[in-house]
Amino acid sequence: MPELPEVQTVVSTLQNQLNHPTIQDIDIYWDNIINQPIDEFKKMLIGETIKNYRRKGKYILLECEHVMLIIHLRMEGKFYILDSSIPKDKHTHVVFHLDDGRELRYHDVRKFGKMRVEILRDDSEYISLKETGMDALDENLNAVYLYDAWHDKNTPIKGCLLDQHIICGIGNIYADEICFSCNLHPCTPASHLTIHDYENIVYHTRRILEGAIRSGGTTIRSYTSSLGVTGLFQLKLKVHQKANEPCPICGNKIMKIKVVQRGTYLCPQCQKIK
DNA sequence: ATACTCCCCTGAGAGC
DNA sequence: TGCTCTCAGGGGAGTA
Repeated sequence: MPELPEVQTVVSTLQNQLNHPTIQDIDIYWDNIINQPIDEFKKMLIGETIKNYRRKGKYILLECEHVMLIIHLRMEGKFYILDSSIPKDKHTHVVFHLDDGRELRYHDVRKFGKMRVEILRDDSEYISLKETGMDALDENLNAVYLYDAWHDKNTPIKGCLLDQHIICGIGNIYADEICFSCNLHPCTPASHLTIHDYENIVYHTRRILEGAIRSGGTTIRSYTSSLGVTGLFQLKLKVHQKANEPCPICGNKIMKIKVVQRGTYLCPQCQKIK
């Protein structure tokens, strides 16, 4: 499941492999992937040249001359760049025909991904990004910002980390890793945290996400990044998906529970509820 | 405002 | 072998 580091890996890969292609035509095989009328999507995008590649949170932003193509991979979305002679498989739902003869293919087994094209404008004005807070790697992210947003909330801290409205880019895997590194039980109400805890969250969020980007992201379950590239950060995960294995700090068994409806891994010894 | 539940989807894995 | 059932999950929508 792509989170911020995996999305960054995809963006970097697309940038390196595609350069600045013009989109000549688009085939859509599953309409629900497109988050607007199909005709509008095609009309706005065909003929545009991709100028710049970046992301905000888990959203991919492909900046063209007049429009921005905004994509969310959700659970299993991925891109492939292939020659048009290679047969399309059954999970390919959108094909962008490029002027260099290659195709950018959007592949998504679960069909949860979404994409939308919007007129180029300030990031804060895109409908697709309306609900997103500060990027988790934004240099302006600090403990005071999180404290202001969360200190009066009784929501479990893991729920806060997953909520994209205040800080965006963190998903289920990294939320577990961040809680572990901060010695916080994922169920701890945000209101019980000290400013020191919030400083820890900022520090470890940055450390873990940047480390994951350096490893090319995490490959877990069915998620692999585009072009068959496989991330290696799963080798560095401390608790996520490690139920019944020993905690790397204290040796006690890691347990799996459910927090805000999400499978959650923690060390009950190292992460006590406050 | 906050907290649920459901929905979108498919494949993997368990149980029989 | 093959069937049915359950589960996984990001985020939006709808409801209490």
